[in-house]
Amino acid sequence: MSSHLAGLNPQQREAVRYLDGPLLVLAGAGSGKTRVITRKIAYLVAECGIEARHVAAITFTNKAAREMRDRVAELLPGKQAKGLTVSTFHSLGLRILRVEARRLGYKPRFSVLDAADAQQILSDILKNPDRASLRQVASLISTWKNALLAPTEARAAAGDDDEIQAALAYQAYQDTLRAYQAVDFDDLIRLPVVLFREHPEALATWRSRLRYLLVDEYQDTNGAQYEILKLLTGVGGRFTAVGDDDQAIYAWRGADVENLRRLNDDWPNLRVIPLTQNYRSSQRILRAANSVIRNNPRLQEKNLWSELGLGDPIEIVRCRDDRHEAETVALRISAHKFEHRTRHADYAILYRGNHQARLFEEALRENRIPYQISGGQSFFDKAEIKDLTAYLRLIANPDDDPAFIRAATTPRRGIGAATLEKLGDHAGQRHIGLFAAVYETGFQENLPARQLESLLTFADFIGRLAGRAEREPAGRLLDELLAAIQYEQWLFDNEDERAARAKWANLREFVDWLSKKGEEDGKSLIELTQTVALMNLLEGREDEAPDAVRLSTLHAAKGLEYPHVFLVGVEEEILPHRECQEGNRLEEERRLMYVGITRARRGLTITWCGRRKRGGEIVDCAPSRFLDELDPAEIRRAGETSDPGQDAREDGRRRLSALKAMLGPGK
DNA sequence: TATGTCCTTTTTTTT
DNA sequence: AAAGGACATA
Repeated sequence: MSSHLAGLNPQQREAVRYLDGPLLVLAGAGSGKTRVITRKIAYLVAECGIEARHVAAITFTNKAAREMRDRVAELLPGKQAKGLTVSTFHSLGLRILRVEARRLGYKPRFSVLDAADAQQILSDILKNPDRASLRQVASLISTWKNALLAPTEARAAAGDDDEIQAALAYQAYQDTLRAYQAVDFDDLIRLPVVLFREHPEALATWRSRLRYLLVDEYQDTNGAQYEILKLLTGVGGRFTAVGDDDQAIYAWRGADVENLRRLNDDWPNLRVIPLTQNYRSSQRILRAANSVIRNNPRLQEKNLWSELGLGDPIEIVRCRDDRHEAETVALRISAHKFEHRTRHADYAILYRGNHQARLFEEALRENRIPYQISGGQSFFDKAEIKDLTAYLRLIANPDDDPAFIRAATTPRRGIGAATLEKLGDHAGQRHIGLFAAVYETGFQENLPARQLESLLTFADFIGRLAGRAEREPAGRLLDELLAAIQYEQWLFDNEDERAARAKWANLREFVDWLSKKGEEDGKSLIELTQTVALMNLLEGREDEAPDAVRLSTLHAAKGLEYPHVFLVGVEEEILPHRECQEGNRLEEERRLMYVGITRARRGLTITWCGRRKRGGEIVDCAPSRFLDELDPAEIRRAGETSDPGQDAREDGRRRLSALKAMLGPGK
């Protein structure tokens, strides 16, 4: 038998081998769906004579893409995997757009705006909107984009007055992006669809390039992503989609589980293979997960089963408050690690919202437990990195007004709000970018000499860099750039020493990485800048702390697994979230709980607090309703006894073992 | 007019 | 507990 089929169960093997038509693999949590995808890639390339460059695997996050690439590399040694595409829909979209930009009236050096830039633009359009309506309009626009509605179509479809206003804002927003030669995240999906619909020859090119598609986490695709899949694979349906409707947790971002059903409508010959054996979790964990998800209305009851042992009891721990919760988890990890000789990396702390991470960070630091946060603020969202990339974006694309504003005012160099407003007015009248407007005589005549000088100094500086950016080594230019703007000094002048140091170190790391890349690949600063726009999405740097407790949001933990999971803050208002108390949204929260539980292999500890600090105020908390849904036979409760002494004694024992762990025989 | 400071508000999840 | 906005200062 082929080595690429070895060790797979019959369903998995069937899923790998099936190539006669479109295939949907309905894979329960932990049933080895990623394994099916990686093996199938290897099988296609090594056994079916399909070149790797004709195969594309789509993952949900860039991190997942990186992991999948690594796994495939192990299965396909040497150059066999060369040219294989493993990326998110967004990265694939970006790659397509860079090549095809001109057909859509964009220049190839268009900028990619992050969410903050996009929101700023929208905020300018709406003229001082309150937070709520800004959010609402932004989310409406996103919904429309994901449903592939153009601004005019959105306006036609708009019902009430709010929606009409939002549709008008959508139009203005899209015009602005066009003027900036910029696209937002949603455009990375939407524009390729527009391209393929309007330019059949472009579609033909990409169809012949990407001949087989594998889509992971299919339940979380949105309408536009589905359309890309449809366009690229055509009536032949050369694809394998893998998904689990119980793990759909991105409806708020336009994902639609309905896409699972739609597959059958669009390809009547769709083959469906369910994977029901779980290879990850103990039976207790599986039963607990099932007992929760059972409360959602589902098409059909899934019968996930496992041959792994019964496993440790699941613990529910009541904590006094959020501080106590963090401390409890830290101590338990210490004690458990000491007792069972595990590694730090065997533990994960999962929570609903990013802000919950802070207290756990503190507690882990205090207890000298190494940790690593995944998700949360990415490297490229850090202010210092965004500052530098603003310069790079501007150098590559002078129409990028948001980049102009950020670069021109960071560090401060005598260009203030009033100057920028005048510049903006003029640029608006003449329909040109801020950078170009600086050099218009009509503008210069009406500006005091001092402000004009500041602007000219800045624009000339950028212009000079841009002129050299295509030829000179990136490293030297970057060093020069940072020295010229005196960024390091500015950091230390404006931040306290600790923060400044950290930021400067981040920036150095970024610059060194860019310089090295420029040298190795012989890329110019301009070319690198295009990669940086991509890197904004490809968030990962390679170095992951090898042995550290993982901290992650539930969303970011999807697809991952850990021997021991701490599911924290499982309270009403948090999980389910305050805004998601009923209907579809509550069901999605339940799936989130389900995802959390099924991340665990052997150990699962769930914590909740009697009260916690919420934005400065202390509020009382109630345990999540999902805790009541857990099968009581599988759980053990702690901290809820009537004898308060028992907790203290238990706590004492834990502290003692934690202490031993620290003093214990080295690390 | 540019900038720094103080004081307000705010919390979902991510590409 | 951080970020953005109003206000005071240079």
